[in-house]
Amino acid sequence: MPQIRQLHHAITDWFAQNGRDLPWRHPEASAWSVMVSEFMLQQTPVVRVLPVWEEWMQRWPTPADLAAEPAGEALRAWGRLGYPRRALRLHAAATRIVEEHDGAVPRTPDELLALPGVGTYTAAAVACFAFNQPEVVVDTNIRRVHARLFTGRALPEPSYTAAEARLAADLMPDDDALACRWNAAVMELGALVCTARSPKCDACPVAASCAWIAAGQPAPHYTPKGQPWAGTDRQVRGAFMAALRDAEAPVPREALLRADVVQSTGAPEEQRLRCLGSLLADGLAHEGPTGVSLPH
DNA sequence: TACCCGTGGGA
DNA sequence: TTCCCAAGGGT
Repeated sequence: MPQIRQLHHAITDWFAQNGRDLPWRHPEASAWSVMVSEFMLQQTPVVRVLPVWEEWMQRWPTPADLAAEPAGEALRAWGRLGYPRRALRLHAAATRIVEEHDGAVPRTPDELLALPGVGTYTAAAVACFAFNQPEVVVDTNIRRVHARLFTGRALPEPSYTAAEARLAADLMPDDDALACRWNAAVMELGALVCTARSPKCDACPVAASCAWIAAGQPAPHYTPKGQPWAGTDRQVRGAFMAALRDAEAPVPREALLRADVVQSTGAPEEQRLRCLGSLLADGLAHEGPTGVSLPH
């Protein structure tokens, strides 16, 4: 294995040449805009996030701007990014930032962690990418790069281990100025080159020291499937949310249960009732005297 | 810990 | 077509 410093240089140099020009990476990007991007990027590809992020930044350039509107507006503007509870939590986080931090995104990981929708990854990412603090950032891309480069496996295990956290911490550059660039660079390498499927090892700056390549690129071992998609509550809930986003006024319950997008799932009445109930319980929908709508 | 939570695109 | 996967978080 080469010296760690050689890896730092090889990967950050590659990043300087090949990193994408994403708007939330610009020097003038606000901490809030970075935080919004991190919420949107949770389990969602960059290309789908870009147009929605641009719209949000235009409409809600500060936490106070978002907090001043009903949560339903955040849900509607979330569009089809998926996992709409992220929009609900982002709105709640904005409200908390206004109430408890004078409208400014907090800069310590502990304060960030206390916000709804912010977990270990997002807290470290905002501290690092918005405030240039040398936090250890570990996402799915970084885990995969580490697995291949050092462990020789095609993919990391489903659960994040203490050994992985220790490795990520050990790999952090001592130089604080380099630390955040290192995090971003490894993440970008995983996103563009060291991808889950069809990795572009020919374009990899550290292929020569990759344990996975040295081992002959053994295939990943897939764990048995989770639940199928068709017929799941997630599909039915998504259909309800699509109907509510498109509605300009509260939809009578009976009409919503028979909405075209909902019917198209083929879900039986019992499941439709259960899913609508869960959306109401989650605060993703609101039921008033004239029907169901996005929350106020 | 294991499971749940949306959506769309690529192989 | 089917299946995997994408800058995770909450319970």
